[in-house]
Amino acid sequence: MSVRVRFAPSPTGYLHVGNVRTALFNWFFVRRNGGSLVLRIEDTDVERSERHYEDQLLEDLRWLGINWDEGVDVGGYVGPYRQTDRFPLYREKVQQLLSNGRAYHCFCSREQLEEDRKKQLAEGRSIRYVGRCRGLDAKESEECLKQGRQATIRLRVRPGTVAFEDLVFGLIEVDTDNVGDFILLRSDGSAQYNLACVVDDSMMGITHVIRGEGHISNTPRQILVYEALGLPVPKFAHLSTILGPDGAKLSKRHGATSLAEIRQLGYLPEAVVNYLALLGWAPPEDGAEILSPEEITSVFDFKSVNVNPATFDLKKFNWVNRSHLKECPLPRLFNLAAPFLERTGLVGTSSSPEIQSWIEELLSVIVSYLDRLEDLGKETEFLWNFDPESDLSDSKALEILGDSAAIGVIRSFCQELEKTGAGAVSYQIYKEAVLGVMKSTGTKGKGLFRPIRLAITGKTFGPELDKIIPIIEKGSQLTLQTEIPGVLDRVRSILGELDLR
RNA sequence: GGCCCCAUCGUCUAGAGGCCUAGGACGCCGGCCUCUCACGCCGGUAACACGGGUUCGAAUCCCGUUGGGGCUACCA
Repeated sequence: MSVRVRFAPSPTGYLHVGNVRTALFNWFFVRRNGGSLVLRIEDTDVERSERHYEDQLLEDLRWLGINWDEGVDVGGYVGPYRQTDRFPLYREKVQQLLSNGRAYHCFCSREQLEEDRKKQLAEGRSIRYVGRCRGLDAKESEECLKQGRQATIRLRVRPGTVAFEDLVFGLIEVDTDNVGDFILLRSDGSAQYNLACVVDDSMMGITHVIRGEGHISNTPRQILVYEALGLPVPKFAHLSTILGPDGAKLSKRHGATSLAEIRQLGYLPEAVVNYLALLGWAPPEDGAEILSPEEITSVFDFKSVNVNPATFDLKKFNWVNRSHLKECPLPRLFNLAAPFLERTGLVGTSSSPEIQSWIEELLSVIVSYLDRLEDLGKETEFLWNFDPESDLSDSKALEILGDSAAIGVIRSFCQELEKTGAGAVSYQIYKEAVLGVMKSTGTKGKGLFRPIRLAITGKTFGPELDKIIPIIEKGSQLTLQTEIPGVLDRVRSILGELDLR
């Protein structure tokens, strides 16, 4: 029998790191073993479910590169794939349970149930339905129903134990004494999660249920429903919870935890896939940790999935992202970087081929400085934010200017450049100018290069000057959204500002 | 309260009774490179939660304690 798995999110919010990992592990497993991935929308919580969350969810999954074979948008032969469209199916199954005596109507009020719970808690016993309506015979139920009394339908839980072999957690066994007759159908006729889940998984032919650890305790309940319905029980694999740095379950207050936010910050999809895979799964035999989705898929196995809750570590996530950024081909990097460069005002929404190749050159120089694309702002600041007045007020800049020779170096550098005829500053001209400054001022090393860097970029940090100069010069000749001054103009403005002081 | 699950460096993990003087990765610290901040390279720091067993031998098996998490809902 071929493998069938499903990812079944609720459209009650944005796709979260925890859900993403669940989706990913389903995807790894099914692509490794062959078979189909079904995307089902669990929107039975009508109050909290919203359509735009569903749209965003699909969009996020596609961005990650997860592809599914059947689902709410692509269809399939075991649909519908949205639970609110499946209510008749659930009622049908409950009818079956009712008629074979495995389920019964319950007329207990919420108040009564609440009281039962309080009492059980006080007596230190398991909190579970007391079974008040369990003994009602068909006639009595009929009678109550006729009176128009609100009723839920509960599963008649059998005595004994329920056991299953979890692919990750191993053998789990529970005494049904601790379960109690739980609700299958609510009084408004809608299906409770455990019922809907079982009916869907079984009708959709799911062979492996891969989901979050939180569902471990639900699994015995669901197995009981499979049994009552006479359906085969699938295999289960539960994934540990992802925690925030404070040890609490990862949530919004830990920062960017939704995929939407992560995208905004400029993480690559393959980096998200890679890092999340490393949370709870280890590559075989101490292998490399930077892996492409394909590489992960080709070796993925639940045997190497860990049971411990994993803490999301931003530093390592950044390292993974940086590693993938460095491998990213320039044309693709250009496309990814474009929106982030737009934010700086340097370039507009569309770029000419000249501008594109200029940006690609820029990217090739600064890519290894980036943890994420958002850092492009700071790393390209020397281009779009050249402002002698404020640049020279920076404390590090003042420190450099504190050296008595610094201003002389800048002045001399300017003169050397002007000697060449005030044209474009090529790498060659720059080199010769530096040599000239060395000779005339007798400075070298720090005392030489730090003032020059300051004069050209206005900044005290940045990539190697050799690499930056051609970029600045080329950029000054392009029609950018924010025009940038060439090297000589920059040096002159810095000098002008210095003279004012 | 009851039930279930979990417990190795700060973090992710390797580890299925002797290969463990506990390995790798990120981080951190130090060095090298260097005009700077980074990148890169090299080196270092750092863990079996605790207490009992079992065994010739335990990170590994069993029990308990402690600490986390989950379920116990007419949420999913």
